[in-house]
Amino acid sequence: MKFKRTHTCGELTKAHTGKTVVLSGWVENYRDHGGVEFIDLNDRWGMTQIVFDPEISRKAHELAQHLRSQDVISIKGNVRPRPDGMANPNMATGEVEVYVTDFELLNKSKTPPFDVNHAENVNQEMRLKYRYLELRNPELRNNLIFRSKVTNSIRNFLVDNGFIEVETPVLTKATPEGARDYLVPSRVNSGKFYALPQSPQLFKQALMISGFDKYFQIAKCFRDEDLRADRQPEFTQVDLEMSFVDQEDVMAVVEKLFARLLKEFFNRELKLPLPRMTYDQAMLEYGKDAPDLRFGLKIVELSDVFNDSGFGVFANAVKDGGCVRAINLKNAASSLSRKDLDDMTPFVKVFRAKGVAWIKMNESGPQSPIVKFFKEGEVKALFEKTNAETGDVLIFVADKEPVVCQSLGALREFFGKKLGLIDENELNLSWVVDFPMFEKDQDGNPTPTHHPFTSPKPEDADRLDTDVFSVKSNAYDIVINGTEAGGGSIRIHDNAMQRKIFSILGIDEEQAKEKFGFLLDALQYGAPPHGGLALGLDRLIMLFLNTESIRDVIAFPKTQKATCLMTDAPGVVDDEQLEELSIDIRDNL
RNA sequence: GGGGGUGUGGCGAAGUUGGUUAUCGCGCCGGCCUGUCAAGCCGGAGAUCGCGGGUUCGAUCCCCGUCACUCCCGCCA
Repeated sequence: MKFKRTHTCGELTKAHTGKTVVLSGWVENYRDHGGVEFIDLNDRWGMTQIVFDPEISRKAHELAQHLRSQDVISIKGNVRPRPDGMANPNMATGEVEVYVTDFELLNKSKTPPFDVNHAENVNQEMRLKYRYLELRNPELRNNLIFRSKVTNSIRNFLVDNGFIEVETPVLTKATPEGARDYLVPSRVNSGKFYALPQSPQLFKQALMISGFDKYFQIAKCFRDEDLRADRQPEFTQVDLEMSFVDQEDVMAVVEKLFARLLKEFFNRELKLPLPRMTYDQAMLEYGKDAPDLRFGLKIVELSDVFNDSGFGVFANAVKDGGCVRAINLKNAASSLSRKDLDDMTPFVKVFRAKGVAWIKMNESGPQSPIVKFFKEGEVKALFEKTNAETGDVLIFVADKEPVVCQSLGALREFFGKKLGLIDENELNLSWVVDFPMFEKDQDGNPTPTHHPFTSPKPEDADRLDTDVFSVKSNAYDIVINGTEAGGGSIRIHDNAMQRKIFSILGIDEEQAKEKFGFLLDALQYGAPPHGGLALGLDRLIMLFLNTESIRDVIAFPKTQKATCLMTDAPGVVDDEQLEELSIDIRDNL
């Protein structure tokens, strides 16, 4: 290197006028006017326009003709204010430019496979294969810088509040509950496998029993499940746990953390305490356990109106143990066409709903394919309960309760967007509390809503023997803009209760001992009352930055099939390696 | 495991109700150009239309299969 960098590409202003500087970076774009050539020089700090003028340096100007996108160069030159009217208000450094006296080509680049600065429409295959190039894109780069700042702020907050950061193992043991594990074969224990952690849950409970009192970790977690736009196979949790606390204490700390983040990064005051809603209310009024409270369109329960309806579809749904619920799309009659309404049916088909009924409240009276079946009293009660007025559109789903919740929940969010009811700049935080301890799995057996270490509400505990599905837990989720940003619970710290929960889950003594033996043991050696919470850091950054994909906040994300196109992972391994691990591959194609 | 979308020069797109030179923009190469900022003008190169099979006189287009990317359902304690 001929020159040592003196400044970055993001910092020069008029105040630097007259200074001789050295900048290093990548050629982002060149504009060659024959007599004079402009180049946008890019580094992680920003972009600066540099000027090659033959009157300044004939040689540099001549050599610069060959510079192309993504060449790495180092330039020496003088900072000058741009001529009148030539400033670029869109650039942080737009008031100045650097007249190059000398430069060095540090590394010529091949023609890049795509335009680094405008890659947002390029196929993911390209972007992920050449991720190191795409990361030169300022927007993507700034996402990662923002993520770094948020992570740092979280860490500082927790340390300032007496939390201790402890690392827990990545090579750990497979658990029968929960997501599929990523397995790692053990060479020295042939035939045995480690699992990568789905979360540090049991380790942090162990740390509480050890007396660490307040623990946190920015932890990588791994779940071998199918991916979504907001789900990667490896992701990061801000994991924390506290001893001698109840639900209020944990929630208070997390609220304070968010107040700080919103102040620091958005200059917004978060009003505390955050609003709370029970799980039951969330499901009833919003159709999901993570309600988007940025807009209304609440779901209205109408089963009692229609339990003896003249409209057979509604009456039968209620008779079969399901329900009829509706949303009043206020003042939407004029903006929703017949096609919009008909399109709702395929929209809810994915949730196995049979269809969506609707009533358009026109000036001339209700327009609907179904209203003619209703008895007189039903219409009146319906309009009253939904507060239906001229100009509104009522939409109905009648089915089993989970189907109704999912369908109306999704329709609610769809129309919230379509009708422009959502302020995209809002960050709406709230808690959902009082989750049920158990949900029914496919066979109707209890499965934990949160996880099997969550404690029941003390006042409900006696129903564990008689009516498990009515028992509520000390679990809480923090919800931002309709997305679960994190969740936690007060854990079981009593051996007998933990064994009881295992038994309800169909885990017998022997299995419990094999899978969770150390926990059951540890609970007998002075386990303090404890609880905590984990935040999904990737999702949190997504919400803060309002990005559409989790890939936009991760440096090297995986594809939907969990492959890394840059490294080509996962890959085949040598027979020798497999031999060492005592592994034979079946159906090796 | 299931459903939807996409795949055409390096990148982004158009197109062909099946017809023989596959179009446009960017980029690339060459030339011109002293104030651009995704510069402009002129010229040029570059494509077995994802892959395999079928139907047909003829397939980029129709059919079947397959692969990749993507969105969703299931799944994600």
